[in-house]
Amino acid sequence: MKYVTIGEAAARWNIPESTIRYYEKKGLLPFIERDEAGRRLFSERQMALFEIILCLKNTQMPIGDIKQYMDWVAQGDDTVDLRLEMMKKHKQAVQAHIDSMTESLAGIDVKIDRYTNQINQREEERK
Amino acid sequence: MKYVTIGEAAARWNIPESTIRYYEKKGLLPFIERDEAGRRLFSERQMALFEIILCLKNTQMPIGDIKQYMDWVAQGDDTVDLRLEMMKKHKQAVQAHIDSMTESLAGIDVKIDRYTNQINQREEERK
DNA sequence: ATACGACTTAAACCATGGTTTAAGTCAACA
DNA sequence: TGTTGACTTAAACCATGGTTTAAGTCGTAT
Repeated sequence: MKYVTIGEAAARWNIPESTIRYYEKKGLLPFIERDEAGRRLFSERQMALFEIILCLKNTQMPIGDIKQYMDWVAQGDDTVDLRLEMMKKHKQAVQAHIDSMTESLAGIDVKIDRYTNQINQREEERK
Repeated sequence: MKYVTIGEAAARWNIPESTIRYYEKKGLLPFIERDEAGRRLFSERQMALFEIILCLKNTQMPIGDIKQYMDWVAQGDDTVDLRLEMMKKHKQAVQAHIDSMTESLAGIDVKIDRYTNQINQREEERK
């Protein structure tokens, strides 16, 4: 199996190594192996798990919740229903958040329109 | 003109009074008037400004940037172009953020599908 | 008159999510 | 053999965005 160092993993996801170490310390990466010298080795499985962590992070799931999820992953198939429920709930929360931002964008668009008109009118008057 | 106390404003936006005071301290609310006793009085104009602050907050604009925007508002019409540019940039950033979250949601959907199938299959086998 | 509720302030406190630092280990190359 | 470069750790540090506390001032209803 192909293993990847922390430096390569960091480059692959374009994040600092320190962030990966921090996530591991927080319990987000329960399966990382080490070589004889104590260096982290990331397997393909590990990289795939990291990808879902990044999806959860990117959708603002708190570290503590992601840890809960990873604990369930580590526990095995008995926790599939818990994980399913968590992902469904999270999806809904994310969708609600996106909707709320989209609404706020409408308020911002009002300003953009007003400012644009104001500037155009000033142009007119300069003529 | 109708004025509103901090308590009424807080209730109207459903946020703690302390948050409003914090925003004022940070320079986000440059126009708040006070009564003889030093209590804040929010005019309709103030409430409208607050609404746009909430839009910017809700779309994750940092406090410092919102302050910059409000400083420009306070400076008057000379800063309309700066404000327009800022709002346009911000809109783009927000749209990019929404797109990125939407992509992450796809990764989460993959998990939802997998878990759902796993559970259905378990159901089948129980029969 | 007084007591209550709504307000005021400055300063201390807090959680979250990292980043930085200092000191050390190891493998490989010159 | 020694010196890079990539890694290791624990602990300190930081920014952001508030929240809480303590002590005090009003206006008003009893």
